[in-house]
Amino acid sequence: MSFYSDIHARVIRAIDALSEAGGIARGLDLSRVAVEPPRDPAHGDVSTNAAMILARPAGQNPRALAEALVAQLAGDPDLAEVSVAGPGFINMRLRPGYIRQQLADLLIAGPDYGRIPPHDAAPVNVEYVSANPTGPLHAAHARGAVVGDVLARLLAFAGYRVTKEYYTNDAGAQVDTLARSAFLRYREALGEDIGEIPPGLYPGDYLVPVGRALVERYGDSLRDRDEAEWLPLVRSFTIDAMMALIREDLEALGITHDVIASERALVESGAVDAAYRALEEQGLIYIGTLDPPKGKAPEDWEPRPQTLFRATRFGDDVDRPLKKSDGSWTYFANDIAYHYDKFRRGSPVLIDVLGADHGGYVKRMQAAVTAISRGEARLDVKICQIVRLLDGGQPVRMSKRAGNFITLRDVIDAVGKDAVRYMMISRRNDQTMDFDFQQVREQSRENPVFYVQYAHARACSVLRHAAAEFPHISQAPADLAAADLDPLDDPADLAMILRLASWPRAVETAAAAHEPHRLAFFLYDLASEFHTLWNKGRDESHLRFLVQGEDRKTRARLALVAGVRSVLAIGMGLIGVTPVEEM
RNA sequence: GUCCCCGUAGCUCAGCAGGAUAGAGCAACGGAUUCCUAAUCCGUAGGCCGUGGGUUCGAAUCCCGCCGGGGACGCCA
Repeated sequence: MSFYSDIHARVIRAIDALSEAGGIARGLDLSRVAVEPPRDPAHGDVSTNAAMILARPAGQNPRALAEALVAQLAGDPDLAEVSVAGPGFINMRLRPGYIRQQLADLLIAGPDYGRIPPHDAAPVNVEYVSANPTGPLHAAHARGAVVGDVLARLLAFAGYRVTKEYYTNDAGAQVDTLARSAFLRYREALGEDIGEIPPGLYPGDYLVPVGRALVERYGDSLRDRDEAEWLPLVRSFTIDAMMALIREDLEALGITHDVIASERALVESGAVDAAYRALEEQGLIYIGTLDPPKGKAPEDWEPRPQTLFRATRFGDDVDRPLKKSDGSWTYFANDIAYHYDKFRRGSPVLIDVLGADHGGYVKRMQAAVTAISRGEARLDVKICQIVRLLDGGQPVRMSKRAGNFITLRDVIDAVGKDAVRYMMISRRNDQTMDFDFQQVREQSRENPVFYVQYAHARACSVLRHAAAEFPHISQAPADLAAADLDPLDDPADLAMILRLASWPRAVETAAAAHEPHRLAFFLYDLASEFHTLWNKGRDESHLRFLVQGEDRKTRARLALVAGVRSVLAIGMGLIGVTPVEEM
């Protein structure tokens, strides 16, 4: 539990005491009372808006109410100073002993510091990557893959039940094209000269081994059969091969999913028909004709009556077709069934991590989820904006020649898994991002991956030196936690501990907001503060971590370094970046 | 034409459920290396938070209009 929650509880108690004493009305809504870090640390260690929130319902002046609350809080032995500021903020300064206790607590918690035990919040399903199984992942998939994965890890750490899911679009026309492309490679593997790959088929080299594998599996038995006969076989075989490829790429990024869902299986199970009926029962299906889209005017547009879902009733701009002109389901219809399936498997909170090109898809899918779950499920869509690939500030040339794209594997090979993961999570998802190969390889503060890893390595370095020079000082967390921490009395020390102690709050708020990028910023700030503290020891010897002949002091300062190392490692673990011990 | 996202320091970005004098990094300028990794750190300078209204005790944050950039727009997935 975060010390903010602890102080929050004390503030609530103070409010209760005040209402007991008749100072304010009972039963006021306290849900918006917050205990937070003040904007400016000079104001104090923690701050609450309680008086400002309660002033209006209590019919009192915020500052007067604040004064009354201060009187209640003043007796708290852990609070060194409580004061009213500005429009009615209550600022509190914590006693050093209370702050040091936070360090002891976090050392004892070890790798679980900030972890929230499983609670009864609604289970969450995070769907991410879900690339079409028509080839290896390319660079553009990296962002969504990392955002989804870190979000899932974060939610699990924050006590939510999480399912990590990948939706395989193995039912559409694309996979038929894939099968035909693979069949061509199969004939090639049988010795035929296939010449140029015809336009419309996938030309990528990655299908060559699939062709050979098809020969191993089927010999030449497929060659002279009708397409209707070989297509299902080749399609299924090739999809499996592509998914194996994709899984390898993801594993290279440290990503695994709990569920790989299949669109084809879903359709064949009749789930789409069931979803359709569920909407129909609610009177949300009708036959109608849509207006042509303005501005873009497709040449082949002709008005046609269609089977439509009343998405407009749930906030969408137009009603959406569920059936194609040939009577088969649209992709949207299948996707409704898929989201319904996720909901029925037990996740009322659905998160889709999608690329920027899916922005126009959000409203209709949210409408569908709300409709089909009768308001019980909620869909949050994280749209990941474009990543521009640069090298030394210059755009990386992507050849127009089909099949020649930068793969995810290329990127990992160039800069490493850690850099890819950190960079992809270091921006808000809805902000476009530059990914510069040169910057990410740099070993300087400009490269946040390096900067954070360096802080961890530095902390490890101190602990290594300490083990050699102070062999009699145990570095076991329990021993460091039990040490006399009073020598940590410099404002910089206490500020460092408060930074560490705000980690649980960072986890909690980032998880609640579904914003994993905050972890990257937290780690960067933490690393920065540690580098600063380190360098302070150069000017002021009493701030050095290892002090010969002063075991008591050294032990306390080692506890601080161990705390920094621990929190850095936990955070890097969630992001999926290796906490390197030496650089 | 409609919808979505973005617009904060010269550049790249934070700003957590509206709150107290708006924060980092880079670039610029000036400093710190007998000592735990100077791959780091310290200091200076730099902003009518795109713009015009509105909501209220209070707006970078919420609402509306406009401007600029990006993305999407039956029967593709």
